[in-house]
Amino acid sequence: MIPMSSPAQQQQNLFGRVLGRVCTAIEDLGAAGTLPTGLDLSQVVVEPPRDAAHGDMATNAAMVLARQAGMKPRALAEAIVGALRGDPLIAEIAVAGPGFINITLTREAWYDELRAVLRAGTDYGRSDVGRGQAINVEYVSANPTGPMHVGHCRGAVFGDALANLLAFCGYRVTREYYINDAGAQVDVLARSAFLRYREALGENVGPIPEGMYPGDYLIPVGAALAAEYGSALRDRSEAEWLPIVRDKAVSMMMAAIRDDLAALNVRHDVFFSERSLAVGDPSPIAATIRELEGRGLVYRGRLPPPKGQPVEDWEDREQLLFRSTAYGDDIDRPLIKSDGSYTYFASDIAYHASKFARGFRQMIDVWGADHGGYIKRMQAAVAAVTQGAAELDVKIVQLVRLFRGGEPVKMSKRAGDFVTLREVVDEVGRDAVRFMMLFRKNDATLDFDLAKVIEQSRDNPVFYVQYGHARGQSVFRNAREVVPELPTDAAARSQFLLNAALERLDQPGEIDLLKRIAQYPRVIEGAALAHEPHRVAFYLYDLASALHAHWTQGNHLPHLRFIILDDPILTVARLALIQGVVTVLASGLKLLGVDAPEEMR
RNA sequence: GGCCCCGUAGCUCAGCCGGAUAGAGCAGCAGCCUUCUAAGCUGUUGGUCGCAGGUUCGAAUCCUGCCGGGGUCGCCA
Repeated sequence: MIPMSSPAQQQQNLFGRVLGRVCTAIEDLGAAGTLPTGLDLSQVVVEPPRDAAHGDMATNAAMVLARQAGMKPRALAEAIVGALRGDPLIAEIAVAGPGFINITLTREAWYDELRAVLRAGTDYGRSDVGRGQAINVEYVSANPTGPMHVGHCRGAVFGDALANLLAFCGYRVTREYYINDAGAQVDVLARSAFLRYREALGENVGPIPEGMYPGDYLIPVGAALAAEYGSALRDRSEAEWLPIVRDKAVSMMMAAIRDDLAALNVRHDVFFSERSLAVGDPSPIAATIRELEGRGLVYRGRLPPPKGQPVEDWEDREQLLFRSTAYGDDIDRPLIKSDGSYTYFASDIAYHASKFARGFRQMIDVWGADHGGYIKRMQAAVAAVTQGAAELDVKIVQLVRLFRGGEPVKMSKRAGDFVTLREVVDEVGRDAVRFMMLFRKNDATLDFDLAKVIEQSRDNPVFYVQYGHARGQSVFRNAREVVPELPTDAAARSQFLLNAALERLDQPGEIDLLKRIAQYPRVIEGAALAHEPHRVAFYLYDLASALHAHWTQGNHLPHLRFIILDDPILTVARLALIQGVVTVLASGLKLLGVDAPEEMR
């Protein structure tokens, strides 16, 4: 029902435009009787060939349509080529191999694309594939039992960049944080904070007992409670003080977490409380379970004992189960613990039901690798609770291993002694953390070296990409000697450069840069659809490499430099190219949440 | 034992929901560069895409089974 790509989008994207031409040609051949009409074109793609010698673009149209059309691939390819020959975008077109159609575009097509960049500015690459669909991205969701540690930051950065990317591609994105403020852990937090409270009242409580949170970060919570309640809480029963202390501790921890996230430039639109799902009559959890029960998806039954490591206090008992096996899970899953309270899973079903009720048909959860075993049941739950109307994609971010100069940074298991997110950001900076977290596929483990990411070398991709942007900016500063009227403001400058004599761009390095720039919209759209922001980071690294390579050519070949003292026309054309590179670098870095500096002295 | 992820050049990793002779960086080798911002550039060596089957015009990519590494396995979140 939803078309593969809209006409508007095809106009934005050079590859989409060529795909449009190919499809039109095939339809024309159908109308002329050469081919059957009504062919399914959904498998036809136009993409850059692996080998640049094959041209700028290649399409598989003849191969995927051969069977439908009842023709041999090469014969079909010849027919399509005949229909496309003479297209003003196309300089050369030929059949190759088993039936590929290789296309070389005219120079003018690439110049036009550069003009599109200059016109669009940092909107270049924006897409409407999302069509305004609401999508919920849930990320971080760290327990509010202490400050964020370094393990949290990969998910935080990944989720944030993915949300940026989706928004850039026309989705209506909600960034969400699920606060685990229910369950035993926050009760332990409350008891730990209560000790600090008594301490604040002058009591000697001795060492923090085993099983409590010993971290110093709870001292201010105790002090705040003492300031607010005096000694009033001390002599009350735990049942009375615990909710008060718990709420205070959670809210103070969440404030700290928000601060930590702000240091990383990560923000959320919605902070959703798990506890809120258990209040009311019926509570959202109870209502959700009842609804599933009515559909035969919740029942009382027994589970086989877990395999592998024997569970010591295992007892065979009848319990309330969700029939997740009906949706592809391996085993049905319990909803109520032995103490009568809901399992985390029960809350999570209600939580995702809430997302659906709030209008989200697409949901993305970003989880740490240790939650991988939870994916099937959650997807089963979403399928059940939305009757298959919503889709949940769970993105797993793998472990980050911290190094400093090649040596592992030791992290003691002893509670309270961990590397916090804030420490890392303070040491190497937000940009380095963010870029490196994205310079690897999310499901691969990542080695993060605190020494390397502040190095100023090609080994450090953060520096390399940012320096590419700064280098471009430096050309504009220096170019005023030759082009005094060059505007300083980026938008005005782009406008000015639209009149450049782009046909003067004819050096191989320049053409290469033009073509790389034109890839950007494709990369963005692919990354958004695949939920893979790392593709943007890799693309930016490649683009920056191409710029640096071309730049260095100018060292010994002065005619390749961007600024040519006695040729302002050529200089302006090259400035337009630089503007294209800089614009795309800035746009991509912004999506990743990394600064694009004007200079890096 | 069940399930999930990973396995691609000596090292670190890409490979775009099946495409052409599998790529990049580092390291190695051979040169170049003293500049529009110095922290670089060019060329080159190097791979049985873990193994074995299957699906088809075509597989690193999809399916099955093994091998190796990591994670996880009612009541924790």
